[in-house]
Amino acid sequence: MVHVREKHWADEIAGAILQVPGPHEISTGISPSGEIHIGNLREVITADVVHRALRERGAQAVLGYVADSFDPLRKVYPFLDAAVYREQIGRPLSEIPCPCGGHASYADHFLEPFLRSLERMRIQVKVYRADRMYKSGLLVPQIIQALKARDLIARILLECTGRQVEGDWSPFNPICQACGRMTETSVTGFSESAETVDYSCPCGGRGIASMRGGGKLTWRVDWPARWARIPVTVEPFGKDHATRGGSYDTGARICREVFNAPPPFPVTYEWISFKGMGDMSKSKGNVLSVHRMLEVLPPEVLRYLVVKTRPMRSIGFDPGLPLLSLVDEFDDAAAAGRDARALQLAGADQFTPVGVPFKHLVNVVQMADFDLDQAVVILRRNGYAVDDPAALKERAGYAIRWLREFAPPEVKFSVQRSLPPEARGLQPGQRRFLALLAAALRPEMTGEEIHELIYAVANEAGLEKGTAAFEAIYRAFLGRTKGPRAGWFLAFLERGFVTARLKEAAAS
RNA sequence: GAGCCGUUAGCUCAGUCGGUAGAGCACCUGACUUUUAAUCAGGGGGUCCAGGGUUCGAAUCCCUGACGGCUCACCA
Repeated sequence: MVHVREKHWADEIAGAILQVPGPHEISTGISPSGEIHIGNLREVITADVVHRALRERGAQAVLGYVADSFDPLRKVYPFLDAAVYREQIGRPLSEIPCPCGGHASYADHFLEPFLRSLERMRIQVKVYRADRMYKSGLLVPQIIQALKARDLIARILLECTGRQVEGDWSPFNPICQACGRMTETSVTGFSESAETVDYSCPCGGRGIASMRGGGKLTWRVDWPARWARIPVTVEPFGKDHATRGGSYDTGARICREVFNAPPPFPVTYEWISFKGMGDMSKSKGNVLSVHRMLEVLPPEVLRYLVVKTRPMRSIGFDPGLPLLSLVDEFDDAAAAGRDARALQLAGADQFTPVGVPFKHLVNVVQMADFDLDQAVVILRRNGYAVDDPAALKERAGYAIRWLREFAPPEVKFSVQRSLPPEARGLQPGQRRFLALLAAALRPEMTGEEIHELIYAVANEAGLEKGTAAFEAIYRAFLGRTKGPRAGWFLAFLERGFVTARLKEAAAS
């Protein structure tokens, strides 16, 4: 049964957005305070998919990505050198040193690999760097409006969140010129015409900060200021912002009442949780970076993971064995024409099918001892056409990296170069079986034929069950008792080597 | 305390405008003495969380409740 009119969530959202005339700007924003991870990716993919759906309907729409590079460093994260970064707390990410020394700033260190990942995922974004937005003076009008409306903003925060801000609170946080921090300063006055803010700092510093890069709006005001300035009409955000009294709630009121602009259409999404490790969190350090994920998963499959699930449902992600199923599910769905819209939005048309199940490829690369040319030879010898060797090698690369990074031990094996110790001391029946098998093997036999041969020979050797025969084979080649399907496994290996090893094990 | 999401086959989830309930995986059977997550064909499997309401008719709309997950300090 084929659903002719499949209604994907992206189309529903696009339909709702188009109630308001365009042009539209979909905005996403992530703070580059740490490794940008697969959870953050949900935001960008969600935005991208909505963007595509809007464009398909002929709407004028832009996809923007705001890197919050002007955010202050909140604390010394577990992955940072405390000696270096303790004194950087409170300073903007764009102004503090790169952890590896190879980038222009701390912010760039985390931003650059992420932007490269976006390219690989074919997500094209207009990048805004918050520090440049401020330094260029883009937000000066909003800063002035916010400073003037200080009391109104305080009342909105009180009404929405029940929290009374302190007496010296200001929506603008100037950077102290003496210590470089923006987290401790107090605003003592401002000049609209000079576009400056007067401040004092507990470090003893006092001075005048420019509204062009001399400080930043506090988060709850910064966000709506961007909405009004850019202007933003659609914004996806995590569920933490979606609670009543959360930053979307207050932001929407501030946007309307202070900046006189309509707030964007909200798209809330749930977390991606990392199976067995709980939620990913930058500050806890248990993250799976997008970059690392793209080493073990083709970009389309990563997109598919997000696209097939409605935004407000949580995604449990397991990079172990279930990852293989995810890849093959994607393949299957593509082959069977299932889930057509999700596949399309995932970019399946760009995906080169290789005709070999990923689970199987994981075995093949191990049989080939990680030699990709050999893997192609093996596959061809066993009835796989491999029309596109380059695509196959690329896919095999994912399998190899997955084996290295995430594979559970039971799926790993390696063909031993010399007779493993585990192959000694086999029962007489097993040795007889191996010898008979060596004699009966013919070069032209296929995996299936060898498989059947194993049963026939096991019988002949007096082994009652197949298990003992299989065990003998695995001990002789892998040094363990289990392994990939034996007939096909032996067929994959070089035939002369197989018979030699069988004889050797039979004789020992 | 406030709010959000969920509850449909063993598991993960679809289910359009309200019209007798679907897919994938798993399971069972066979092809075939078929280990190991092989392939193909076929098959079984449901109190749609509960109660009430609207309706000729409810998984679907409305109300109440239960259970589970989560969020509410600038963490997506």
